[in-house]
Amino acid sequence: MKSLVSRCPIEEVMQLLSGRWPTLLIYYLKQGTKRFSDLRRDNPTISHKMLSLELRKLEDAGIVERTEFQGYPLRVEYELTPAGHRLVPLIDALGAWWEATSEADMQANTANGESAVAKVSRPD
Amino acid sequence: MKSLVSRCPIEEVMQLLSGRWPTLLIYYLKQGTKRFSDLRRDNPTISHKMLSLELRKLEDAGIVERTEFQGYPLRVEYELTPAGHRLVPLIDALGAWWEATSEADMQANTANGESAVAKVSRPD
DNA sequence: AGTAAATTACGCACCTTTTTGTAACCACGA
DNA sequence: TCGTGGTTACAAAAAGGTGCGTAATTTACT
Repeated sequence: MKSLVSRCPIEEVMQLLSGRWPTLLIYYLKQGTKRFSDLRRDNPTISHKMLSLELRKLEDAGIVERTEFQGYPLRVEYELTPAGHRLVPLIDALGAWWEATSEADMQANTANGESAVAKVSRPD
Repeated sequence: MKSLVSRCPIEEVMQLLSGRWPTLLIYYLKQGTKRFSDLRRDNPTISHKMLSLELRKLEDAGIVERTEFQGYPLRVEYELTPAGHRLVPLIDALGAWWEATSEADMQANTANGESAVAKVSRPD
């Protein structure tokens, strides 16, 4: 996010979305405003360090907005920006593509013994 | 790629597409059939290890088809499967979203001194 | 003729770099 | 002392790079 001045936009989005967490967080945030601890509850396997790192990355990219409420047990809320909301359907489309592809594979593999996909497949 | 039996499809696509190479390789392969050495020339910074690893991953996912031609020097060709071709516009859409988002950010930042995006931005 | 080198698409072993996890700490006030 | 959101230092794990070996045939020297 620093020395790479400007490359192909696809490379840049993928750098943002790569990894387990970004899309997951977007998924939960599209449900509405969430606090740090909400997001940890939503996804118990993320460490708090990762969560704050990933949230900051999304914030820097302008797809998540962070709002800090002064007060005793400090409260911070996260929500998708308009740009973030515009990203959601694109991610969903990828998920749908994957589902369709997997199903097609299944069908092809159950339909006939030698699938059309594996022509010169390596020996293994 | 092994113990995770079945999760959210979005997590699975992202696992496939995460990293620098998968989308780049898809980008070059959408131009047509390519050989291993072609792809290395297209992208000189990938090591042969990474290239073969990534190609195998895409092959296993059913979005790239590998064809081996016997003979010496052994020749191998790679091309997108129909599923792979169906994925291309989705990736392009992500790139377009990123471009649009970046431009909007620029405009917002040049238009008025205090951008609408940075409300409670941390001190840095 | 005979040997050597180059070619292609890798696999493997070793090593470095990057990413991620763990744990401890900070501030504040109920 | 607990809970909040976060940072830092250190350790572990994962990702990635380098270089060598392999195949069978052609070409390149000697």
